[in-house]
Amino acid sequence: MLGGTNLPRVGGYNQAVVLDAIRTRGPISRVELAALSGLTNQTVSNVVRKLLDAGLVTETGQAPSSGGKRRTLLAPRPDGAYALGVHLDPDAAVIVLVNLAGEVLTSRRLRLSVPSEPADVVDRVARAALRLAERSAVDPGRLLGLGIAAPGPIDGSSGAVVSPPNLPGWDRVPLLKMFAEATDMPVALDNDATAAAIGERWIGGEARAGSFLFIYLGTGIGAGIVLNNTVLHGDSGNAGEFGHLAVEPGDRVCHCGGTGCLGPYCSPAAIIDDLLRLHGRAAADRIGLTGDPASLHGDWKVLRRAARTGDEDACDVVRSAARRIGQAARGAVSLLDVSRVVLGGEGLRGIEPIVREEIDTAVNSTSVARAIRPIAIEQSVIGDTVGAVGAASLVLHGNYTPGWRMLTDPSG
Amino acid sequence: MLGGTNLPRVGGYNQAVVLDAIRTRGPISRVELAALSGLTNQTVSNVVRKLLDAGLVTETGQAPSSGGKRRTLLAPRPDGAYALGVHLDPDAAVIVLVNLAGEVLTSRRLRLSVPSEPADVVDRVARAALRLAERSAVDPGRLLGLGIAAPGPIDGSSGAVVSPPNLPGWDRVPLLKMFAEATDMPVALDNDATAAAIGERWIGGEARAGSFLFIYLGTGIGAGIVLNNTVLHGDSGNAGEFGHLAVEPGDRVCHCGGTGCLGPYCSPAAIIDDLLRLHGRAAADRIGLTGDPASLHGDWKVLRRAARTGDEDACDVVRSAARRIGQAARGAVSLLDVSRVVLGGEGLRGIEPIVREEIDTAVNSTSVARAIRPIAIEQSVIGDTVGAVGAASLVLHGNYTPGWRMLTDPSG
DNA sequence: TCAGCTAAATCCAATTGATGGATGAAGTCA
DNA sequence: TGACTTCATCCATCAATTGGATTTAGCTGA
Repeated sequence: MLGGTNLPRVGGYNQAVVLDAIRTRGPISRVELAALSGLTNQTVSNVVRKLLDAGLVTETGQAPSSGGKRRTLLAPRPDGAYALGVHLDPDAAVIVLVNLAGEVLTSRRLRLSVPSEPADVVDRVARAALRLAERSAVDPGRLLGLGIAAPGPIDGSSGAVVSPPNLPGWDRVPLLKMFAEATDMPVALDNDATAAAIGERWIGGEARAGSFLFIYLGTGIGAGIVLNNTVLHGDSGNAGEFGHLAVEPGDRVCHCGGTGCLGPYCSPAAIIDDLLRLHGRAAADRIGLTGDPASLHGDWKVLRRAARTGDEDACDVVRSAARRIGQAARGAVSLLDVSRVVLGGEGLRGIEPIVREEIDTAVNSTSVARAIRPIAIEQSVIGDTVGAVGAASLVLHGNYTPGWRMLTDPSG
Repeated sequence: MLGGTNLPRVGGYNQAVVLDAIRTRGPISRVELAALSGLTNQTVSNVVRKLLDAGLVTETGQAPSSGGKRRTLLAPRPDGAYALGVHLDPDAAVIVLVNLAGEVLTSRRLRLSVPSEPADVVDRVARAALRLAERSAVDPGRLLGLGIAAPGPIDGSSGAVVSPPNLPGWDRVPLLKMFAEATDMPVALDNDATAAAIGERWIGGEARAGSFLFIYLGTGIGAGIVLNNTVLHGDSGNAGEFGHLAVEPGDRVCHCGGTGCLGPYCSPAAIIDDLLRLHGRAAADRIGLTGDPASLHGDWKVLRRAARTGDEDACDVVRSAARRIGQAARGAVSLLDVSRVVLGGEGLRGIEPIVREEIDTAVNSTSVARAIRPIAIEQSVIGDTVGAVGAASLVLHGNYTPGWRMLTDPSG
């Protein structure tokens, strides 16, 4: 049920609106903020004073006069707030410390052994994160919390990961609670693709305002959906399951049991398999693939590099996977009517041009929306660390975004 | 850019929240409203008084005591507000007059000749609508406006229909403006599927609270998306394009140019064609199909009736179309993470069981969400007139729903 | 150089709507 | 009949926005 509102909440909301506008529209004056938000000059003045007092924005110089008193420009203060972000992946955890401007201050990569024990992983990661914050000497009072981006399905209500296909043995692990206890900080948890989308929205400024579909290529494929500046979480907290969109069916059975799913055609393992099947052992040897499932991560890296340097066979298998991704993207775009698709994730490194091109072709040559305006296909503005930065953004976003309540441990 | 808020708006918002709660939760007491909305008893009391004064709700009896004073129950007052709704279709326009409770007071069906002249159609429909309102003797001051549900793409910013595939010659017709001038009332315009979804949300009460996907079978196929009690319009006002989701590809080229689209496999014309192709002229004769494209509407009706009465060939072609719809629905459901799919539209009459069954199979046997909870597949609570009632709901919804601005003619 | 003008930002009184605590109203139960 | 509950409202207070007046700061032209 939709909740009612009261005055303090209105105040907080308007503060969030103004801060968001200052963050995304760069240095901006009070009058412009008033015009943008529809609030009175007076109100903007009041709100800005509070933000100044809170240390979240600063006055940075003045704009040239337009006939009268010059406007004083306001900009976000990077050291106004900080957040820690963790991206959990089967073989490594990436931890970052991010400031209000979205800049990564320090980062650390923790190799994880597969399979790994949840309690052990949480313990190691939490300690590493706390150490990172300590050494960076940020004001502890301005460290807002820890965000976690986890692969696979999440139970939104309990804050647990639900048997992610890539983390064997992690069934119903209450990550939210575990990290809250280990760090004694507010903790936010989300699906990696959704976290990445929030990160783009938070860091991307005007280029990521409004609505977009974020396609995330990590160990699997997923999507984050931002509609009208708000992330879609879905009834069970799992919106954006991209791997189960229907595409041209083949013989492969998805782990969900279906045969028409996108998922089994564009995972690293599947693409490597394609190469071996279609182009033979010789091609694999030339490229340098071991073909050993245990060294999947390395093989995938090698294959991507081969594709980037133009190896025909590598390009071929990547392209046919990308074509299917394009089909799915076309459907998603026309269903959601977004005019922007953003690509990201470390699994994309090296093959962006191919994937971008295929999605562009699929989306812009046939979609109905094309008649109205072309759909932009762009790369993440954050880059390789979207997952971790996105996780940190969960916290910042949760604290400073209008109309958004953080998915956090009630006890914390 | 996200707008700021002010006190009058808060007041309006809370009034809308409370009215919405009274509408959806049937007869309900003030205390329950307070608990539901998170507002104070005091505030609810104030808000309710305003709603009573405005004539939008009434006190209807009292609940049995639970140990103290009995709660007085509040219910929406059907005669509190009215709206006209028009569903434009290639061969007919359905006009309804709806009250605040969502009851259809009067309705009228206007046969349209194909092809038809936009100006002429608007003129006839507008006059019929006005006459309907006049004869029903509703208080003109409580008639809030006219809603239009039009097939095919809409240009949200200009309020025009953009070359709907089923209305030849209707390219960029500014329906919003034309109807506003013809009726001198506030006018709202939306895609038929989206309008139908809003209608379900408005009429359906608790059964349609939260999020759902509405699959609309009219002359074509479309979907309306409701997420967290809010309709998704999309960047260009065309969210829910369901016909361009990818499914098992065949040889048919969609009017968008693609080959993997759902659309060309589940239109009435396509299904009739299937029957002729797969089961021959003999089957068509047995069922009673003319096969003449000019009598498409009639043929489609006949075919549906045959399917309902169990004709094997008819069931076969309907089922294979339904199977594809199921594939698309599965993708949409996992992407949006909704836990309810609603079916409606007059093109569904007679074949609901088959379509329902196929979607159920596709969605609930393979979706990931299934692991968490089954997805409900239900029929429209409104029935055949969803289109028109939905159109009327556009107006009611626009006036009385929290956080929603009506897509209306700025001049009106 | 100074008065006149313009635009930005702030001060002040008024208004609106929610809140918490106290009070009245209506019933139940022993 | 009296004690207790629950519902609903009254009253003073508080928080936030608004509109108009005022101050601050820079531009312009005689």
